[in-house]
Amino acid sequence: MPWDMPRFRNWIAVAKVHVLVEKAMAAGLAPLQLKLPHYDILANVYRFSGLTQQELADRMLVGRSNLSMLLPELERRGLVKRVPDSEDRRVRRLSLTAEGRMLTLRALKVQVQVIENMMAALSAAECEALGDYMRRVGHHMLANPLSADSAV
Amino acid sequence: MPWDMPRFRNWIAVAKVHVLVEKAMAAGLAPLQLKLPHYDILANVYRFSGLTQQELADRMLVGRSNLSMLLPELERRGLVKRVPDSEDRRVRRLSLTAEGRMLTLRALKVQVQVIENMMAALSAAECEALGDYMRRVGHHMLANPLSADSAV
DNA sequence: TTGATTTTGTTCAAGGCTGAACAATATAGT
DNA sequence: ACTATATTGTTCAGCCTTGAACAAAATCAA
Repeated sequence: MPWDMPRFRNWIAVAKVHVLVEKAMAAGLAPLQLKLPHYDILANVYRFSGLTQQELADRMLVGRSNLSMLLPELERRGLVKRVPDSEDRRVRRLSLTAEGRMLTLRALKVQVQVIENMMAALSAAECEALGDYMRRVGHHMLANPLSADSAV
Repeated sequence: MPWDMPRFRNWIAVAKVHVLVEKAMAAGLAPLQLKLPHYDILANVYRFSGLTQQELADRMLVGRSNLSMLLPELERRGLVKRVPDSEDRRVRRLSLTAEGRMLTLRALKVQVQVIENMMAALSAAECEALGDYMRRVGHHMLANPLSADSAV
């Protein structure tokens, strides 16, 4: 059976850690009145100020309709600004307000803490190897998507 | 900034791969008229036939209310059976129908394919190391949850 | 210049997920 | 035997995510 196969089990281990990290993040962000998707937006906009909604959706690997639902809430809370582009009237460019930046820094501390707690189980070399493997896997998957007719 | 820190970036790489795998899985399961959560249920019930809804929720790391929403749909499709326990009248035990088992085997092939495609970027030793790291990290996180007052 | 195509963001409906509240049932303690 | 507490599964409201459809705007091709 698949779950007897090493590769399968190794991936299940990865998936389980991912769930644990998301739960830890959710718990850590709750005092800041932030949900994970909101934080994801804030962190990306902090880091790439001025990006468009489509660019943000690409980075977060979500649909742009999702952002059309989430962004107005962050805007209403005074954390994000959406400004029409000077050249392309379809486009809105995103940036954080001063309050948004402050909140993002606090939330980043939460994320760093969760990640540090997690990685405490690994040596520096192991952690680095993990990152190497995952980056390589990510590139491989983007370069070699499974075709739709090859599954079943 | 956090994204300049190796550990942070290494985790981001893991998170990104997780998203890519979920998207590949979703695409691969679509022809079977299955969503990821449904497949997750089927695979777990296939493997641990007779488990309770609470046990399934624990394994899947989701709330039992979620399963109360999802299971009736799988039952309605004739894939899952929910049988009252012989001793504890609160409990329902889950098993797959013959059709449910067949569909699960087909879906497992999809998952194996996605995982094989993914792991093709790694040597066998690297893949094994990845699993070791993640299992260790998982145990560490379960043993050392962040306290609620330590984040902010 | 014009028409076709693509891109961007919004709206919509559907569905998955959470956590609280609840009822029924089991277990624990006195 | 009785009361208190815990457990199991369901319902509910709220919210995140998807994909389709749409309008406005930009780009492309002839």
